[in-house]
This record gives sequence, C-alpha cells and structure tokens, in this order.
Amino acid sequence: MEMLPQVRLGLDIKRAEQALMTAKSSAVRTADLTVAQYAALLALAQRPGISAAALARDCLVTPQAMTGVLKTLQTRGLIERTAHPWHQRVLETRLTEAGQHALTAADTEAVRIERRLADEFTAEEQDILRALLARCVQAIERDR
Amino acid sequence: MEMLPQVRLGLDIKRAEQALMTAKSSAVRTADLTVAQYAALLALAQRPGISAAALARDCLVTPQAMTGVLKTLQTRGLIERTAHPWHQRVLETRLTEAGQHALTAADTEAVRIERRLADEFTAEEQDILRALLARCVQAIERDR
DNA sequence: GCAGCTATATCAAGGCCTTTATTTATATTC
DNA sequence: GAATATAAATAAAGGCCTTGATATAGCTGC
Repeated sequence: MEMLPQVRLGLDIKRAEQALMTAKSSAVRTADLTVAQYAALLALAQRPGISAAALARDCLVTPQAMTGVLKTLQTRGLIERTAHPWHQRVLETRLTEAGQHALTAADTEAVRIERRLADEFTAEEQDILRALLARCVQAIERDR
Repeated sequence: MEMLPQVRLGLDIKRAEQALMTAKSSAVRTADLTVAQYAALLALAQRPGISAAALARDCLVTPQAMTGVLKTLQTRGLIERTAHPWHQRVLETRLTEAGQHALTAADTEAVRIERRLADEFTAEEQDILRALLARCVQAIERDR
C-alpha cells in the first residue's frame, strides 16, 4: 500500500457519515420510516408534485432506486402518484395526509440530531466545515 | 419543518461521502471489486488471519454483512478461510495471491482519489477538517 | 413530417446492509 | 463442575442501491 489507511481523509468522512446515518436511522425509525423514505418525503414536502426522476436527483440516488422507495411509500399510503395533466410520461407525486404526519414525526426526531450537530459548532466553524467539505467534493470530482 | 434542509450540516457530510463513494466505486471497479470488497481486502492486508467478526468491526459493518462479502471473495478465490488452530469457533481469513493482486490494483486507483483529496488541502487544513469531523461524530453520538 | 436527442418510468440482476434469531464455542464466576 | 456471559458464525427477511436494458413521450432541427 502506498498510503496508510489511517491517514486517508476518506476514512474520516466515512466515519462521520456513518455516525450520522446510524443516528438518523434510529431517529426516523420511531416514525416507522427508513432514512431513504424520510429523505424522499422531505424532498416531496419541499417540492410537491415533483417527478420521480427529479426526486431522485434531489436525493442523490438513481431513478431506479427512487422507484423502489416510492413503491413502498405508495403501498403504505404515504404518497399518491397521479398522471401529469398534459405530460403523459410524467407521474406527479404528492404526500398524503398520512405521509405528512409520518414526515412531521420523523423530522422532529431527525432535527434533534441536526440540532446536536449545529450546537457543537460556532457559526464560523460551521462555515469552515461546509467550505472544507465542498472543497472535498470539488477535488474528488475534478478531472474525473 | 423546523429547520430548512439546506442549512443542515448532515447534507454537506452526505454529499462529500457520496462523491467519495462514487469516485472510489468506479476506481476499484477497474480491479473488478466493489468498495465493500476492497475495504475488506485492505483491512485483511493490515491484519492477516483476523476473524470475520473483527473484520466487520474494522470495516464498520455488521458481522452478517461481512459474511456476505467474504462469501463472494472466497468464491472468487481472493481469500481463504481456515479453522483457527485451537479456537474451533473462529475461522482465520487471509488474502490469497490473487486477492493480494486485486487489492494492489484497486489500491493504486483508490489512492489516486485520496491523493487528489490530500493535495487539495494544506496540512493545517487537513488537521482542521479531521478535527471538525471528529467533533461531528462526538456530537452525534453524545447522549445517545 | 421525421430523425434524433433527451427525459421519464420501469424491469431485472447483482450486491450490500440491517434487524432478528439460532447455534455453538470459549471464558468467567460461583 | 455447572451456570452464566461473551463472542463467532450464519440463516432469513426486508430494504436500498447500482448497472444495464427497454419502452415511450416530448422536443429540436432539418
């Protein structure tokens, strides 16, 4: 190996993401949701009537992955999908009443995690962290 | 929602991790490995003869998840598992010649990504990022 | 009008991961 | 020595995600 695993920045990023996912996962489970389902509902609340493809882009997953999540959510009555009025290829997706309730319950818990994170840092530190992470993405995606 | 999704630090962390995974995934695919398989082989190279349970802890996954990965790796002849000399419950896992080769090939590519990341920052910036991420983990896991 | 491009939706196969539960072996404690 | 605790391995079920492929709708340019 040309580079000791311990010095690789990727590991630190992964650890943080892992801790976050574990915590969020158990947080949203109190509303009987998975993180993927919660993310989809949250994005849907922001942009009602969005297409599954656009939703997938918002959630940073493939359209195929989103199809599966939406199928589960629809079966459980948390969303409804209706044909776009004039664009026959598109299905508009919206939260149902039950979906809104589940989202609210899950978000209350999820925000608790985000709050812990926000409270850990000063505003300046948050900006620094955000900027450094943005540069990570930039560096990783450069010259791909 | 009590907190706009855009201001949640979790999103920034997730984005960085996602970019990393995407890049690493395509990097190690040149050696016909997945990131999970690469991570297992890398940990195995660091600690030859380790048990599957310990390997799982190293890779931050459950023993069940690791069992699946090891099964694939063993089928493809990249690792070998032999009974522990006196501890009958434990299987020692080791890289085969082919496994070592695959790991070397994959690591060459993976290190390229880590190199881009390391080159993006000064030593001080790396330390700051590492420290901030460590505090994220700390904050998330506090009072669980 | 039509070819070609782009975007949406969805199927299928291959993997990975989690939770829950079981079996078995070693270690500890009395 | 026997009961208890701890740890390893593994099975099963439920989800999520990826890549690759297919079908179709709308748009663009000729």
